[in-house]
Amino acid sequence: MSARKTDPAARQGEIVDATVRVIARDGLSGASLRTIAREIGYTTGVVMHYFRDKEQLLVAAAEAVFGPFEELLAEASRMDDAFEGLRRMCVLPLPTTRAKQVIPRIYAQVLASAETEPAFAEAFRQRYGAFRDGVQSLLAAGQRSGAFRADFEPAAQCDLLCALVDGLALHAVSEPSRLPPDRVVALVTQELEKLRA
Amino acid sequence: MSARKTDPAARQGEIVDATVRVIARDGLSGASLRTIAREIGYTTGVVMHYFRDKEQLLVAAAEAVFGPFEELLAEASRMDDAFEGLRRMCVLPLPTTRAKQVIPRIYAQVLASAETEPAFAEAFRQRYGAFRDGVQSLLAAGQRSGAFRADFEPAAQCDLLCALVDGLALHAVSEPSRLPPDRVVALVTQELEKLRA
Amino acid sequence: MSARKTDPAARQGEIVDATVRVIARDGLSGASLRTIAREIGYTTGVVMHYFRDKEQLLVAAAEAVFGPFEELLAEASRMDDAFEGLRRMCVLPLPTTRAKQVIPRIYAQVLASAETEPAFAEAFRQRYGAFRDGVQSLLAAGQRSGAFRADFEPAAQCDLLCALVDGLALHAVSEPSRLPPDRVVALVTQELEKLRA
Amino acid sequence: MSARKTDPAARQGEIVDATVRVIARDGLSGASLRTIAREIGYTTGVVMHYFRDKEQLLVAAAEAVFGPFEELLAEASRMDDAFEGLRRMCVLPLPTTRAKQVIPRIYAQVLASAETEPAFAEAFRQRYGAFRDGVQSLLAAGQRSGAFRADFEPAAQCDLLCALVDGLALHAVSEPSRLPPDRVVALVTQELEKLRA
DNA sequence: GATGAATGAGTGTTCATTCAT
DNA sequence: AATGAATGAACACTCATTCAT
Repeated sequence: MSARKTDPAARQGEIVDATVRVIARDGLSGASLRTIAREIGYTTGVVMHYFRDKEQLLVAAAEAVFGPFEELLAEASRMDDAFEGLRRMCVLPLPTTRAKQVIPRIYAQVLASAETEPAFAEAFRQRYGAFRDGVQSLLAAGQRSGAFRADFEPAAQCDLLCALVDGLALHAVSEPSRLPPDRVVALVTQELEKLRA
Repeated sequence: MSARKTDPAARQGEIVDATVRVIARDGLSGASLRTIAREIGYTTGVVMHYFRDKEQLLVAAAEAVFGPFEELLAEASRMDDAFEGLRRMCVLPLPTTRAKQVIPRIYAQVLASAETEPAFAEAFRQRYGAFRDGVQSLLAAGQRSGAFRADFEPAAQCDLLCALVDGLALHAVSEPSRLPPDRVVALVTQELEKLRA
Repeated sequence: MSARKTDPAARQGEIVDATVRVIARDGLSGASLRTIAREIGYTTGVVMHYFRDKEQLLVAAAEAVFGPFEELLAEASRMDDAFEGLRRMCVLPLPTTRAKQVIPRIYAQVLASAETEPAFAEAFRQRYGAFRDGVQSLLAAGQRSGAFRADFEPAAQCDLLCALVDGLALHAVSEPSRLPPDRVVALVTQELEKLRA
Repeated sequence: MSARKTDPAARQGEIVDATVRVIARDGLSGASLRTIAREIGYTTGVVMHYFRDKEQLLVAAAEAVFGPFEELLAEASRMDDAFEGLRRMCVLPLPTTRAKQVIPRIYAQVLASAETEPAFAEAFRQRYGAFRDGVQSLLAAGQRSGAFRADFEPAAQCDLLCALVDGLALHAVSEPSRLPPDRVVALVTQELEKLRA
């Protein structure tokens, strides 16, 4: 029906992408195998052919969401400007462009599904934990290099920062008119400035 | 057990309470009419008799969640200590005690499903909007009375505060071991202290 | 669609009967909830309304099959003629009439499904065990009353008898032309005669 | 592991063996093409390549089950001791050793599904018919040679014997604790002794 | 000849909802 | 007013089978 790609990894990626897209659009509860399959023009059998379980598929989707963060984290730790590196990561999950709306949306679903989809939530938590460690290291390194003020504790500040960014992302998704992209970025940047030395 | 309270409003409230309890316990996706009905010993027919739709029931539940916030807001505007009033409201959604876990849990569900359940989301947005206006007024009043510093804009600070608290509440629900009640309250209080004059 | 009976027990019985009929006709693997529901003109939801599980339904069906045996067993122990009582029970499972074909057919399914439908098989085994105990008592009582020869052990003879009758029933189902009702009854009766004093 | 044996007949036999093994282990309903294919490390496509249908595969499996019986029958007709030859054949389907459990188990499945799988049933009936003719000839020859008593009709006795052995085999599979190998063999032998001259 | 991707009908089960009583 | 029987669509998942490669 659609183009016959024979590379199984590509097809697998295609399904994961569709899953992420559907979760972002219809919520986790709306992400049935049928909906996901229809999204790429196949039947549910195809999805089950590439993923043993729905659980496995959701785990793959959770991991896929973190790809950009991990790239950016690696990039940031190589940068000289600790502040700019941190800023980019904080802006990433914000719904600044239509395409990026996926991240905060799926993120909200994951947070809320901790009880109901344990494997999904756990995969997400692990990746998020690793990412948060990276942010914390970034803060500590910035303090040592003199880029950030010394009067905050990296661990606490990291938690505050993550909570703030996630909260803003959620609100911006549910009330885009009150929190347009520019405003959200401005708010976050303003908070980050307070950390500057 | 069934034919006791014949007051329809009371019965309605009973159902809403059960709904809130079930959502907090099993998540929104686990809150089927059957589960809710069983929670109070009735059948699904009873629930449908008092609420046209499941949608209507969810809207009622969403509104019920805001009850404590609105009480606290009214109380806070009567208080002399603007800081303490604000602090109490910020702490409310946090999972501070075992009994209070209902509020942040259902809150997380509501936040996450705002996009996917339109009527639910609208009810939520309206109530939240009113609540946020109250917080903003509180901040402005605190600035005028000299309780808060004058170098922040109430509207922006209100958005930051709400986002921070919501983000922390979500994280605390999904990772209780990393964010135990004491720590969450300490983090929020520490941020609030920065606003003090 | 069909007549609206409001007695829930009657409806439950109706479903069990249909289940037994379908298993006899299509085998256990052909007895899907849909097929069973269609047999009585309802949807699968109805079946699930009266039986929590398919397992529960199968257990009920297994028990229903033993109804006639238990009646006959009670009757036989009240009879004077031990031989005739035993004969009737041995003939019951044989496919002598079109209507009675149900018993050996469902029986074969149960025997073969021991591994695959444990609850079904277990329910059947228990009932069969009780029934076999009755047959054994009948043999022992017949020996004491002088109706049967004294040179056989009741337990062993009971097992042989049950195996023989079940084996004949199975063969008669799969090869009706080789083993017409008359012949099967004659074979069994001839074996029983050997037990006579 | 895959491209070893290219001899099509060998591959076919390998698949049939796997099928018999799976049916014995998981029952006929558990014998999906996927399970069978996985048993020998292939995919379902391979199985379908060597057998037009699943039906064809089952027919081949049913026929394979009769292999040992036919060997034993040929051997028995060459033996001097008619009694011993008969006894060996009657014991074969009984679950006497752990390794031999395959035969009675698959045998039970075949018997039970005779009605529900037409082609399977037909293959089974034909082979069983030929086998039963052999047993009957054995009985008649034994009578002529004076090994067996002369006061039974070979045809009727053959049917009784087959039914008894099949019934015991089924019961032994479904209730191994009540009918351990020793006991089953003893029961059958005891019945056979009655035929001795 | 041999493979595994893809299909579509099927499984048991849950769901919100309707409706006669 | 209140019930629970009934519906039909949806769910995740399995199945035998087809077909392009």
